[in-house]
This record gives sequence, C-alpha cells and structure tokens, in this order.
Amino acid sequence: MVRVRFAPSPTGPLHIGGVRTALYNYFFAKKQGGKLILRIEDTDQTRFVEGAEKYIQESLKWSGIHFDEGPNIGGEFGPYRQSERKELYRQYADQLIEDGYAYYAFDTAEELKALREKEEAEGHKFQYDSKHRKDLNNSLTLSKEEVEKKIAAGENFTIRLLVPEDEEIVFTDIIRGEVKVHSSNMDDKIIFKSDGMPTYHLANIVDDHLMEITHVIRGEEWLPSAPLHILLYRYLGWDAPEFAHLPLLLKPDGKGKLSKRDGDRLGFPVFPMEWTDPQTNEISSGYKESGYFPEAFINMLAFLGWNPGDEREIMSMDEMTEAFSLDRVSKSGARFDADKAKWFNHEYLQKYPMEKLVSAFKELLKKENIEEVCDDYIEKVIKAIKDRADFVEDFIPHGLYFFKRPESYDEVAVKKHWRENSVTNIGLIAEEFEKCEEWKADILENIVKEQIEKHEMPGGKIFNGIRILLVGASSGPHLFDILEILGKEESLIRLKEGIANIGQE
RNA sequence: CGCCCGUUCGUCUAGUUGGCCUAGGACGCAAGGUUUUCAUCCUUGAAAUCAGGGGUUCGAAUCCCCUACGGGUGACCA
Repeated sequence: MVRVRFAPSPTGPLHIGGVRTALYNYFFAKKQGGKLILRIEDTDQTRFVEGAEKYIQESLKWSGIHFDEGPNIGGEFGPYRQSERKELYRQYADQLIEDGYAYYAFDTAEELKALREKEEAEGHKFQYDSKHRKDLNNSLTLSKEEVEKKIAAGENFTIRLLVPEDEEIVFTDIIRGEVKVHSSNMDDKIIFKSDGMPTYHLANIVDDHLMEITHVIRGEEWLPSAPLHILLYRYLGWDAPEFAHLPLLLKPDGKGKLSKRDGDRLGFPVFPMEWTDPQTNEISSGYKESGYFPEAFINMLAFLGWNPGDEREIMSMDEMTEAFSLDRVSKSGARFDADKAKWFNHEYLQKYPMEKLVSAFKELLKKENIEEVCDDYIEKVIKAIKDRADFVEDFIPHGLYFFKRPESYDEVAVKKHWRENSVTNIGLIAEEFEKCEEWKADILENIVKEQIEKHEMPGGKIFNGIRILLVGASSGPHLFDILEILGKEESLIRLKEGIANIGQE
C-alpha cells in the first residue's frame, strides 16, 4: 500500500508551489489506491504564525485536495502535528549516539556564528564537519566525564549527526535518476536542538518511518539534504522510502523561484486564498477571491511541470489522477504564466453549471442594487456574454447594461458611428420595430436589413448606432440578440430616449 | 565560493526504447474572416540551427564528454 504525505510548515500562507506539491502527492496516492497524509511540521516554535495551519487546511480543502489522515481528520498514525509528537524524537537521537552515529555538541550558536564570520573574513568557509569537529566543543573531543558533567549541570547542548569522512552517498530519485554526493561535502547537521525539539531532518525521518511513508514527493529545494536523510535512515536501521524531487515554480519574469513578493509586484495571486498577515495586517491576494474556480486553479497548477502525454489540457481532478505518473513530471523549473491561468478559468467558465452561474451573477447584481430579476432573464444574459468573460466578475462589465439603461454614451463610439441622419434613419427603424409582432433576433434582423435597403442607409452606421443606444458603447454580443433579450418594450424605450439624448448634441 | 540539479518557440510543453522531427500542441502575439461592434469564435501566420562545442553512429533534440548559462542549497528554518 502506497502512503505519501504532504508536510507543510505553518510559518505563513501556503503558496501555490506548495499546493502543487500537495496535488502531485494526491494524484500519486489516488492513482495507486494509496493514502495521503497531512502532517504539520511545526518543530520551530520561533517561526510559529497564528492562523497559518488553519489557512493551509482551508486552502487545501478549497483546492479539492482531500487527505486520508491528518490533524482534524485522525488516523492510526497520529498525532499528525510534530509539536504533539515531541516526546518521540529524543529516543532516536539517543539511539544514534549510542550506536556511534551522532554526538553531543556544546558550542553555542553565538560561538559558531563568530567562528563562521572569522573564517569567512579570511576567505574560507566554515562547516561543522569532519575537518572541524575535532577542534570544537563536543563529546568527540571531551572526555566522557566532562560530557556527563556538562549535561548534569544543565548546560545546553545539541545533537549532531556524525557524517562519515570519505564516502559517496548515492540514491535514486524517481524524477532525476541517480544522485551522488560525497560525504566530505556534507556537514554534521544538528538533528536535535537545544530547546528540546528535533530539527526538520530528524523529525522528518522518524515520522516518515513511523507513519510508514513509502514515497517522499517534495520540492527540489530538498534535494541537497536528501543524502543526509539517506544517512539517517541507514543509521537508524530503517529502509528509506523512494524519493521524487519536484521542479520548482519560477517567477514569471527574471530569475529565481516564485516568491510571495512576485504576486503583488506582477498583479496575480501567489496564494490559493487571501491571507492577512497577523503581524502587519498586510493582505496578500488569493485565487479564490480573484474569481478562479478551484477546478481551473488546480488544472492550471497541475500542468506546470506535468502533462498527460497527449494533447488534452482541460482535465478534471479525476482525469488527471487517472493520467498521472511521476515519470511524466519534468525536471526543469516551470515559469508561472498569468495569462494561461486566466485562459484555464475561461475554459471552465464556459462549461460551468448554469444555475451556479446564475446565482453568482445575482450576488454581483445585488451589489449594483439590482434585485428582483427573474432567473430566466439572467440566464439569457449569461448565455449571450459568457464566452467573452474569464471570470464571473466579468459579467458586470460585459452585461450590466442588460439590467440598467445607459446613463451616457461612449464618446469615441458616438463620434465614430453617429451621423446626422442617424436620428431619422434609426427613427424609421424604430417605427418598424413597433409594428413587429414576434420579437425574435432573426426577424428583427430582417426588418433592419429591409429598411437599410429600402432607404439606402449606411449599414455599418445603422447597426452601430442602434448598438450605442442600447448598450451605451460599441461592444457586446450580436446586436439582434441584445434586442431580443432586452425585449420589445425596453428596446424601444432605449432607442427613443437615446435618439433624443444624442440627437440634441 | 563549494556541492547538487537543470537547459526544445516569449511562456507551459510533446519528443523518454536514437531514424516517421524539413521538431507537434497550448497560451500569448500578428493578419484575415464572420459583407455591423467586440475582449468571443474560425482560419492563417510569425515564432525553437533542440544552450554551445566535441565525440559515438549509416543516422542524435534523443547516448557520452567538456564548456557556458540558469536554478537550488550551504541556520540550534522548514
């Protein structure tokens, strides 16, 4: 049975790169009939952010990524918050010390910082590794008695992994193939902090093992520490899971991975939902609030680094799950494209259930103080305008005139299309409209065309003139569809009022 | 700077067992059409000498090596 996990740290809002990682884990688990676990990695108390965990859970839920186990869900392998598993980790660190794979280190953070700065000033780099550990303050250099004394005296200590001096660490990444790192390039990472908490590295390995995780699918930024994790599994005597390191999501412009700042700078959301920073009250926009459908958002995100291998692009969660495979994930980072994101939403909007669109549009109209419009009418309007909308919110700029007579007429359009004889010509057409018994688009079209021919009117100016009177601008769907939807009475009022208004100018 | 990972149209990518690739699709862009608008729709087009250079081979985007460039990482953070 395949078991995978998504393990975010609640240090702020989850950004879309994280959502994508969760998504691929979800696809992988569902495809294999396995389980998806949510684990909160909150071993750093200093970076705790109020509301972040709740935000993460809600965002994932909105995105349609559902977990089989996790905090607030439960499961046999809980608790699923590392802060609640605190007591578990120490024994494994102790076991590593006993087996000679780890050691106590008494150097303070300040001492190490000073050392690092001094070495760097001289042009060297400092690493707590096989070269330096014998000169530092730890249980490898101190006598057993001294170590015991220090610990008994309550002196702060950390536990570091004893990395072998000369060994090639090799592992296979599902996406990248064989990855090799020489141990001489690795440092003796702290696995247990002086505050009594494990570091990510230890907690991660212990939990993945205890929770019987079979595949670790995470971002590429973890690739450099994977050899360390391999070592940890080996020293603890456990089988390592398989690894897959996902390519990063890059900034739309320039260089580097997508970051929090990019969204506001370039005008698109970097987060699934809106987030208010509890410290600064700074607001970061979200896909949800920007009008994206979760289905479109997820579809767009999935295609940043993966594709089904055929030419499908619009795919449901189920279709993508069915088609998903880790060996179809690309190796290189994907640059986020805001235009394509909009396109995805546009495609979903076209197929969205009409009754949902109607109620969403109704909400928007309410804000414009337009109420008590029947659903039938709203539906007709949506059908006429939705193909040119990317978001439900676009219905307002594209369709408000169906509910509200124009209060002014676009100057540029009037100048371009309104002629002195427009008053007479459109007046004639309006008279013919009065006689019309069956108010249908094609019939109205015939009436207009007959009149144009009969009186040798300039066609383009007539069409556009009528459009301006009805809409207030020279845009919108087919003219005769507008007339039909508006209905005879309203159309005639707009024509007459409009002729009076513009004609006087 | 060290180590690791990567490099096909502006962007996302197809191409994964070398020949069907004079490199395909999508977004975006441009032009034309829908003898009326338009932010829709349709058609067409421009757009990658497959980072560069060496090999291997009858044949390489696909295999190997080098270089360049890009990215990640280098905390008692995850």
